[in-house]
Amino acid sequence: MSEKNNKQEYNPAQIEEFWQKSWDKDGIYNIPDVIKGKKNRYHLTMFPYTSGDLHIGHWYAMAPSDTLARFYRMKGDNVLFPMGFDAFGLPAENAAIKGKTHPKDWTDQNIIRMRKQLKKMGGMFDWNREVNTSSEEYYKWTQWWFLQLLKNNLAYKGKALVNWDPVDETTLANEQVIDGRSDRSGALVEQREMEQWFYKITNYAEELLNHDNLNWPESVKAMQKNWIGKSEGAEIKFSILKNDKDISKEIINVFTTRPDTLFGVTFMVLAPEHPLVDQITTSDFSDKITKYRIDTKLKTEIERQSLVKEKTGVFTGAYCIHPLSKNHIPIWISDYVSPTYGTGAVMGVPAHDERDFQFAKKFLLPIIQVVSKNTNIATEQLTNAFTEKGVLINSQQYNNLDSDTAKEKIIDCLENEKKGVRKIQYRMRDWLISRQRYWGAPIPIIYCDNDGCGIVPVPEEDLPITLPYNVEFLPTGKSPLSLNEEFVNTTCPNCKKPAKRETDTMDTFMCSSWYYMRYANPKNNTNIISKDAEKNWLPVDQYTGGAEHATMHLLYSRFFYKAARDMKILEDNEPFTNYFSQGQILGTDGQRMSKSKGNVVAPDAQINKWGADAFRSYLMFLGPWDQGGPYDLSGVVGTHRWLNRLWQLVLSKPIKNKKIAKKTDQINKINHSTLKKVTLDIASFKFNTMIAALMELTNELSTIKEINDDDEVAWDKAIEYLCLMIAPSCPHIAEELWHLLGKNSSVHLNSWPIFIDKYTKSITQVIPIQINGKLRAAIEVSVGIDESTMLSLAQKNKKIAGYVQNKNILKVIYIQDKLLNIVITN
RNA sequence: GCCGGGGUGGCGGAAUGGUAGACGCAGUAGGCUUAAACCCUGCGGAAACAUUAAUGUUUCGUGUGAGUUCGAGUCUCACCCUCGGCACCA
Repeated sequence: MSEKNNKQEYNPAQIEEFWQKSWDKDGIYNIPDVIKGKKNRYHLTMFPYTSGDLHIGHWYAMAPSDTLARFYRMKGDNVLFPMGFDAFGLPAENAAIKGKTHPKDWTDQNIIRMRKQLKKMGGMFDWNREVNTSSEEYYKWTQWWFLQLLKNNLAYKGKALVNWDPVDETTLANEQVIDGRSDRSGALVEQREMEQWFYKITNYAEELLNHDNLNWPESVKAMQKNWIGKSEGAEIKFSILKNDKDISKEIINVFTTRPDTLFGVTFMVLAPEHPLVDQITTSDFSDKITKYRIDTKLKTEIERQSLVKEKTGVFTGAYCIHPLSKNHIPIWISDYVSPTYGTGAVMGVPAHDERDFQFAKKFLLPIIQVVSKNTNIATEQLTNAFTEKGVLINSQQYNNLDSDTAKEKIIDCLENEKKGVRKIQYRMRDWLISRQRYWGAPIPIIYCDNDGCGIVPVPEEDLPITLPYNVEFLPTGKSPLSLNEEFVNTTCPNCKKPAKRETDTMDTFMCSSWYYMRYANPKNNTNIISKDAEKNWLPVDQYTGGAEHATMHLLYSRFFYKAARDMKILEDNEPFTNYFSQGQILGTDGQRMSKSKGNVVAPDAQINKWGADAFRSYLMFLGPWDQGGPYDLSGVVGTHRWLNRLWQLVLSKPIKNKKIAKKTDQINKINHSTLKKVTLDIASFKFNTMIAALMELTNELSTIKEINDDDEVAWDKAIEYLCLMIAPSCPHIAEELWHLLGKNSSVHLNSWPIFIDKYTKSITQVIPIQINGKLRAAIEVSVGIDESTMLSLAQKNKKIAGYVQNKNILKVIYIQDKLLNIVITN
């Protein structure tokens, strides 16, 4: 390309296609597992879902991460930067139903199209390591993971209230429910009691809260902490009173974070779904209770969670006994108590909890204040719940203690009397992985009716359980696989008698919880990952991707890694030691891009118009990467013009003129100070200022029309460095110009230049002079002059002299090479 | 309500407590063109005063209000707006 090209014109379409093919042919991005003398470094950007089209968000996520990976490669590391496809999932199935194709065909076609689009980006992806989560060789290992988790008691089948998406006809994990709606279909989620497969991610709740040694954004760490939702308190037992006198065997357990308010309990509230409700409700109240429970069931999660609505509830007719005061406490049910958090029951402390306060007001239940702001016993009626900590009152021997002390003493007492225990409660629940849909990895389980068999895991050597192609995959609420006799009917591995397969498939987040491991040895048939592959590449040194995965993919992956460690599959604790989350690229109107808003920017059209290099650099230039922001259709012309100017600059040398003054110092200065800034900026993800600095260098060099003969060395160096410096961000034009300069090897196989700090310094500089902190003048002086010289030079300045005249100088502040501030009387 | 970002020209944004607005877009004046442009060059925070004029001088200016400092976009406190996450979570 470089020889044939017309040297006048920058034609991105031509050179980009040429070099992409050439790189492919030479395999310059195929990364060996080991290069002697080089450190391995694993860079990864979240792989795309196979929707069929690379959208601008993918480019926004991948262009900077590619730039970063290329930079570290030039810095001398052996950098792995793989790519693959997250290919299982509901959208494939829904699209196939709509378009009358098969999910597999739909997905495979999309992969072909997306791979092509990804190559147009000019990324240094190592395509030899591509993974496709819907391929048999991949999902064999997804199923293998299930078996390992099962073997180690981290997977279990359990009956529970689960989230049901009535549109997609499948269950959802809690993480997939946003504001009571399915994150995919948007349908209002229903609660159904079903028997499903779960992973015990809660076993790792405490460890997942620990982000020490993880270089992650604070916001993402905070989101995970919020999601896990740790609360410390106690679980307290309230015995149920039977026939007014006898104490029944049944006990109500409640969780509270405020045991110090225990003496303020005036009622008990159970969730309507609480299993004890039937047993304790007295006959007088059973009609009302039954009706309330039916009403609750009919409510959507959103109605139920609404904060504005008035509290509702019904008395059960039953009472329980306060564990310390022995008072009789009425038991109510109300939908403000969630059946799935804590024990599904709360102790009502209206004086110190806003919700309980509202409930007590509504049903005229007593309100007893037991915590006060100060030691004076409050006599005033509370108008609101007092939710702060304070000093105990009305609490027998605990009076006058502060909340924290009282909390400890009360729990001690409860523990002694076996009426309660210290308890840590987490908001996070176990991960529900069963899906009643077709396009996913089948759960490798066989159900056998014979004695002693029951739930039988598929033996590892029988994996993969392949997904049959000929299946009626219309959603029916049951897995489509259950309609396929050939799939369902099998023999029990234990007793060899006829048995049936599990027909649910696995949540696709399972596929993405371990894909980063597979890139290290994608074709390994005997292990999930070999010891060597693990040593070579894991954990990921730099992960990048959107923060919308904070409580799903990123949390699940951490769980997988820790589980793998405990199952002796891997050795480390964390999959991603450094993680950076980019912001979201918005439509030109500053709104989230969506077809309905008509503000979607198609990347393909932008590349055709401007070329991948200009498009990549504009995406990096438009603002700080972690902030995202609107895409400006007229802004991208800026980076295109820049590359055009740069092209001209590199190919047209200034005129040599012996008579003019030497410019070597000037050229070295702009060259090396840019190199310094670019080096530091890329390493700290400041891609926008990196591009700005490169533009400045281009502009400054362009103003030099003539050089002295002696300047040629410095000039050539500057041009060479310029090509090297743009190589990570604009790989195609860099390569083309590099060859046009007469170099033979790829620019991407060259080393990143090292800046020489002394070149970045100048001999003179302009120092601002302030009077009383206000800028009054700026004078050029030599670097490093002392205070008295600076002051006398300043006083010679006409303007400064005018200010200082007839005034007392109170103070002089001189920061060498920065500024001079003269403080005078007014 | 709780947690975490962010408020700077017409717009995107830059700025280790030290010349606010780098770099770019749009705008505008000019050049090259038959004509244009995704070509080249110049000028762009606001106001007041002075000067025939280019210009000069001063004042104001980084969401609001206080404070620390010789000096604050930057630090401290209070508040407002906005984006994202969590939420009848006991």
